[in-house]
Amino acid sequence: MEKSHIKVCCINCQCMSTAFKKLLPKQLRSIDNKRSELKYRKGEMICKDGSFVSSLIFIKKGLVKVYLDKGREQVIIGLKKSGDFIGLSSIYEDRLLYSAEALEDTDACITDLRTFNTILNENAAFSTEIIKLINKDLAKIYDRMYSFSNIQIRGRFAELLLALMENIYESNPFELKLSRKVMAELVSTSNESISRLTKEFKSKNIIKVKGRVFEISDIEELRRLSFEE
Amino acid sequence: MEKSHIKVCCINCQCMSTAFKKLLPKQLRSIDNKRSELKYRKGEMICKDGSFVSSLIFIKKGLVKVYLDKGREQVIIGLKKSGDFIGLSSIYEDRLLYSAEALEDTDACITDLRTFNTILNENAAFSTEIIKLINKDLAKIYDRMYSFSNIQIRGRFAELLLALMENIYESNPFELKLSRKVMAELVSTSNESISRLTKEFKSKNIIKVKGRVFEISDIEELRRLSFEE
DNA sequence: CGCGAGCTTGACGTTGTTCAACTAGAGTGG
DNA sequence: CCACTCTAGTTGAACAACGTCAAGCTCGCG
Repeated sequence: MEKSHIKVCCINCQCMSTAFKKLLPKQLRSIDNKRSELKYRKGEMICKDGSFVSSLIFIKKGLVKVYLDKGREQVIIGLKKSGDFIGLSSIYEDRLLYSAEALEDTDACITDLRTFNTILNENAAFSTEIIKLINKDLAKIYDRMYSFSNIQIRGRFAELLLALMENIYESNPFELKLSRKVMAELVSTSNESISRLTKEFKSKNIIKVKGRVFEISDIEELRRLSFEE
Repeated sequence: MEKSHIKVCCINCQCMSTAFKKLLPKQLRSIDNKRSELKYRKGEMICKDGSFVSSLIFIKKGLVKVYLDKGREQVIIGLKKSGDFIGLSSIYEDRLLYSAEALEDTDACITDLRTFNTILNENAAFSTEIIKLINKDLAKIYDRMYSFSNIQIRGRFAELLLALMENIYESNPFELKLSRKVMAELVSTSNESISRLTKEFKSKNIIKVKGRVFEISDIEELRRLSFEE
């Protein structure tokens, strides 16, 4: 699994996190000094649940699945994409809470956690942004919790399709790069159920599917379904 | 719903959060100045999902259920007790993410959020502790997520009994002050299932139940069950 | 004594999983 | 270019786990 190292200085980084924009040039430089850039291939593991943490991962490009991995079936916590951090929940812990795996080819920045924490301690505006990001993760997981507990699979699948369109691919006919298995994990069900629901939604003219290209024809119906039950 | 106001100065508070111990006397005083102490009766609502946030709640004594409340059935996020904060996930948001209700008579400190945030900005050590607390919430909800997705109800019920013994009541024969309904919500099931499982566990000599007093006789078996499936 | 809320129990239905068989398509090697 | 294999996806049937409904019970309280 070769990982190429092509560094661009943080100062000129196109995809800088809003949090990093709060840093002084000096601070940004010290982050830059203790940083490496890695490329992950689709399917490659980025970090492993329970392993020791010494760095924080920032995604420049790509799509990553973040999941709990405790021996049994994986439970997906969420997807992360360009602009997101992986590992914020463990910045003061010694162990990582989850695993991450690239669902598409992914470019990431690995920053030294010690340096990161030092700067967190020096720069309150930065710290505020980091807290906001962590809280965003909390809000997302609460939403997920809610829909796992209260919404049946038909609704969760509808929700997933909307999220793929609106948040992940950000276009309407979109090319699905996830396997049925990953879709199933995302809504905590079996691949078979995903198949059946896809078929059902096609037959009801809610979606059109050609190969890996999905088109959502009836957004309103999907939205209705995603709230129901 | 009368709430009595009996203030003790923060400096002398017995149940001060570890985070507050990082404050300078001056900072603690300004928290103290903008603070009120309230008592909630069992069953009383403490705050409401979606309402505007202007304060942060700290629990001095009691037991509180924190839950998502979006019209449909409630989804419990977790229980909070002495030493816990409610509302940390919304310190930079305008709306609260969840509701809270007292499960037992509860004493709480309500601190002004503006003051809290000002101090958060001034005191990095404090900010670190707050991030740790938020991350603890994240870790808990991930655990919950995992068990909701991977563990069946028998296992989740076993887990609940262990948690009640170890974390909530911290004693072995313990007097259960939660209704079946709340227990059911805690593991996302129906009251009927709780009844049936209680009966089953009694008949298998895993627990003894006398009225509201539960005694766990076979901890190992419970632990085994809580991992299984 | 009687009322009512919370709890229990049984019968039944629904949802969604599991298993197994089958299909389609992509990649490989002759 | 064609067989061959392998994986991902689809489909159907059987089944298990739970929820729902309805009826009955219990116990505290007026």
